Amino acid sequence: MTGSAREPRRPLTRRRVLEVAVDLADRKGLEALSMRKLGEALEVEAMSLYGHVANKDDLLDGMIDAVFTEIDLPSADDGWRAAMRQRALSVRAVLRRHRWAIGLMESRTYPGPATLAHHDAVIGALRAGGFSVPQTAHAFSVLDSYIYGFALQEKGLPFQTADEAAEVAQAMFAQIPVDRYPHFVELATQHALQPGYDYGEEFEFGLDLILDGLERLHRP
Amino acid sequence: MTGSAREPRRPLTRRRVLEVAVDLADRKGLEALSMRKLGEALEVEAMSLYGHVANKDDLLDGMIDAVFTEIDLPSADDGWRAAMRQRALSVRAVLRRHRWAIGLMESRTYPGPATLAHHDAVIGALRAGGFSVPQTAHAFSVLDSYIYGFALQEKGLPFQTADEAAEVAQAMFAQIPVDRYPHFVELATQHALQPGYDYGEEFEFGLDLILDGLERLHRP
DNA sequence: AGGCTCACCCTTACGCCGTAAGTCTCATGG
DNA sequence: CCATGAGACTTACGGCGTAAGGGTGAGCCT
Repeated sequence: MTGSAREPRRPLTRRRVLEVAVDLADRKGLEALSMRKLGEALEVEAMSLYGHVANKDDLLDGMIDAVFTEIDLPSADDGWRAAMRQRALSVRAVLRRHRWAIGLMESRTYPGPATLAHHDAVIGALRAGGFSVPQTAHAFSVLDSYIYGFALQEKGLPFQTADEAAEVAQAMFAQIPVDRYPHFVELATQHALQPGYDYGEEFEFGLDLILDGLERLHRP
Repeated sequence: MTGSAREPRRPLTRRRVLEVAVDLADRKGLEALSMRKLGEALEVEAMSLYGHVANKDDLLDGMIDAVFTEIDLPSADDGWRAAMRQRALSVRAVLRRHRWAIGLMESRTYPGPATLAHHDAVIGALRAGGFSVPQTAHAFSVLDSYIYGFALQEKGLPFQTADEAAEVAQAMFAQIPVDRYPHFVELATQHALQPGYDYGEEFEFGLDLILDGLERLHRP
């Protein structure tokens, strides 16, 4: 009964556990990621996972660091501005692929190696671009706040496509006293709900506004 | 045994449930807020709460809206820039009081009345300041992304005071290969860990940078 | 006064969760 | 050939959100 011709079952490793966990979160959402479900996905009992992660928090920390691995490291070769722009777009692309990640960064506080390497490369590109240490701190703070904040906003939207947006808006307008929020309604109907509008495109506007500001700070 | 001279026990209302829930989350953290614990704090069984909130998600939605109630609504009387600056500071102050809230905005998608009123006032102040509808959308997006992103960053810090920061830094440097992250270490030791440094002060730098950018967009 | 209704609150129970503690299995090396 | 040890499995505990149903007392109608 035991040693029959089962498929040999690849051995569990921390790496494989993290990979499957990320995939599961991508497909089913973070709230569907329990130790038992993850075990099931790996064809293993939940408790076996504890040989490779200390506990669920450790699992989540590992997942975040795995996500950071996917972000392109900025290089200062084409100047700080190009480097910052490219890495901002890369962060955003990655956070779009892994929508659950932004919600986790809130609570996971101790950075893993990929996270540290990322931060180091960003700071390095700014320093190489001629930013002083305090200026670098400023720049790093605005940029990261903006990038993560935008991802947070985008995640909060109850829709992804324009069609969904229209549906949701209709449902909302049906429920709320429309004339109490005239400006909100104006913005929604005259702009956000127009065909072709995509909130995602706001990202680059804000990004360039901030980069312009940093440019002025840097070379006034 | 039943009808003895108990203190009369104020009746449960949705309002009171939300108040106590917010207070509990403030004091013990969001993960300590369960229906049972909340019931205990209200001297009531958990199931009794369901007369006043539909389920836990509804409770969380209500808590978020309660938080928005505390934010000062911007008025356009002193110009859009002053209005945006003051409301940004107010949002930040409120999110500092209720650190759990920022982590919730990620997933709560349907805005309550206070949230809508807030958004409406912000949009109204920008429109009154002369921003076109698309410009208003841009401005709203950058500002909110930045404000919430900054709060997220701040929440992610594993320390609050400078002393704690030094402790945490020491613990971290002891664990990681310091020479692999030279720029990160430089920024930390030469700047962030200096006495008197407070990450919170970075907020206004970024805020003013963005407001400057919006001013240029608006009156080029 | 007696009985009805209805609003609240309570009790019980179910299936899920993270994980502590202990057990089984089997490839390996002496 | 057996001892060892790693790695997976089993069992169990307390806590979670909440479905279903039971009590109880205030207010109203006859």
